[in-house]
Amino acid sequence: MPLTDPSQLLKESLWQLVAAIPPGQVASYGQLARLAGYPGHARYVGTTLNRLPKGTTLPWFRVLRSSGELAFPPHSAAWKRQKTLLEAEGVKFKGLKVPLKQYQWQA
DNA sequence: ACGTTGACCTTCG
DNA sequence: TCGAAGGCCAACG
Repeated sequence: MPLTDPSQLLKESLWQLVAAIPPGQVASYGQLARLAGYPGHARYVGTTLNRLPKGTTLPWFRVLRSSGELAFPPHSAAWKRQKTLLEAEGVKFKGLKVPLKQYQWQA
């Protein structure tokens, strides 16, 4: 099989970063893009996470928007799933948002 | 091949 | 404080 093609490499470094987010803390898409060395590519972080394998163990739910809101439409199934997982780790919500001051991950 | 889509961000009024 | 506008780019049809 072919050795690592570049886009595969980027995905993997992204996975490493997401896996490094400590429980009870959150990071934003743009933040991860920056840390991966690709500033301005926040959108690609989202599409990459969207294509994660179904049974993944990756803590994708610790990733949200820079505003503190979840990236899904409020009250959708996926939205509720993510909110539940976060609250299980002690992350509290302020209405629809998470107070980033309190929970944002500092690399 | 080419236009559209999408789990987004930042800047500017 | 809030919305519009521009930027980003791999994956899909």
